[in-house]
Amino acid sequence: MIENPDPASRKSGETQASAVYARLRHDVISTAIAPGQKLRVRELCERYGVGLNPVREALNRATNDGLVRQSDLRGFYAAPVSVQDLAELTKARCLLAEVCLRESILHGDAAWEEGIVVAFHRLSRAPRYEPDQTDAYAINPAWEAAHRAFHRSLVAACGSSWLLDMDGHLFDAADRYRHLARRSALTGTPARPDQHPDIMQAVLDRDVTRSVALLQAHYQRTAEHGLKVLARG
Amino acid sequence: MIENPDPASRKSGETQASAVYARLRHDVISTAIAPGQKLRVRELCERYGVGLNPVREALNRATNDGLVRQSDLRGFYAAPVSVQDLAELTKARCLLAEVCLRESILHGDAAWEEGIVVAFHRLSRAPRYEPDQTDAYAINPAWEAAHRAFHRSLVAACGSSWLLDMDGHLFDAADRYRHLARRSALTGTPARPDQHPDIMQAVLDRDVTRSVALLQAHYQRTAEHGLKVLARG
DNA sequence: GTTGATAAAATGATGTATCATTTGTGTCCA
DNA sequence: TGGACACAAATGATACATCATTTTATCAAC
Repeated sequence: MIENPDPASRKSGETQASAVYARLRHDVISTAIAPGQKLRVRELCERYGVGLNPVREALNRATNDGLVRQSDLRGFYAAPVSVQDLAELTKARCLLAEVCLRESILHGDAAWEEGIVVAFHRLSRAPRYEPDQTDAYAINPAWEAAHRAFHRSLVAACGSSWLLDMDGHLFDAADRYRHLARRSALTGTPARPDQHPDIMQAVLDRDVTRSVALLQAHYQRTAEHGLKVLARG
Repeated sequence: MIENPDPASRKSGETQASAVYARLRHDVISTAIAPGQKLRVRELCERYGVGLNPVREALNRATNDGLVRQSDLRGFYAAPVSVQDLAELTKARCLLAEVCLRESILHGDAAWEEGIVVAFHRLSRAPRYEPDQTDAYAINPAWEAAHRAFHRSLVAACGSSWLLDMDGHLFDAADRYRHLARRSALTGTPARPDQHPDIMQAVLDRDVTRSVALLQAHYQRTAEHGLKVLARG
């Protein structure tokens, strides 16, 4: 499975290790690198077109945000997925949403509201998928980014960057399950109604109970989608 | 400030990078390495008695759990502290405690209860400080570990290892503030009553409201202690 | 065929050398 | 005095070589 051919294109001021880290994160989250897959350092060197050290640094960084696991003297591998893990992840997201959203609604000011509106607008504008020659339903990075930004905007006023960071990590982990499900079920899944508008409305109405309920339902739906795939895999 | 003289003593099966990572974490949390301090790779090499690569790996790992920050091409430094950060950290801890403790009490079984009792017993047995020639109030690693274990035992049954991991990270960050305060106020602080017994009792009574209130008060007290030091520093 | 020992290959971990960038220092000139 | 520039030193980042450990292949014995 050799992908990502282009070697070491990075912005100036950015280090190779950082560039590889970003690409590695993306590849793991998008499941271009399969869960549980062994990550041989020398393979990744070829893949990303850099030397041993940058790859190693990137792997070490990725270890601590749960996307990559490491075993001393036995190297690295992409974090495995499981029904159990998905359940625990969803639980964490739902419980965290409960407090983050509540606090955010409680303390959010006008700027916060406007941030949500703007984020939602961008999300609406971005095409869900990107037209592509090889794959009719290629991931659209712009939509992915907008999606992440929208969810973050909801809890942005919770008053703790620690909570925001944690929420971000959970989002990434969940996103991986979403991509996994998407990969296994390209066809046959009827397009489901977009839950984001309702969520936004409830939040802007400052209805804590309803907001939390809708957001948790949103998380649950993603989880169930992933569960189906894991169950038959 | 040269400390930690002994070079590279590590368990077999453990890699040098892992050993350095553990010691680095400890040094940052215990504030043996001051917040905001520049972390020159070559200095750390001497300090820990290992080569460049293991130190670099350790630094990269430490980056992602918030103890060490990194700026491309400008190296690493210990995470800074601030009143703002302490406030946000405390808020995160209190809110997370709210859900974790509630869930833990809701789903905890007999084994969970026993785990708490055992952890508390060990905490009670461990001397708060270690008698030492140089420093009358040297940190006792056994107490520190028991303290961490006790707090973890409370929320152990929350049903999500993601939540437990996050809680652990927050604990470490808060622990650093505690050590910081302790360092600046060795004398003159009257010994305050230990809040742990009450917390345990409330949890074992399965009194969610009281448990959460007590635990949050516990966090607040630690925070206030830290605030005083930050205010005059 | 299975098991267990052995050897060969692959891979991870680390030390050393080198390159690139930043940071510090001093000089010149307004 | 103070700022801009040039240069030197320090430091971070990376490549490469080498060592240690694990994994895989091989083969003999049962």
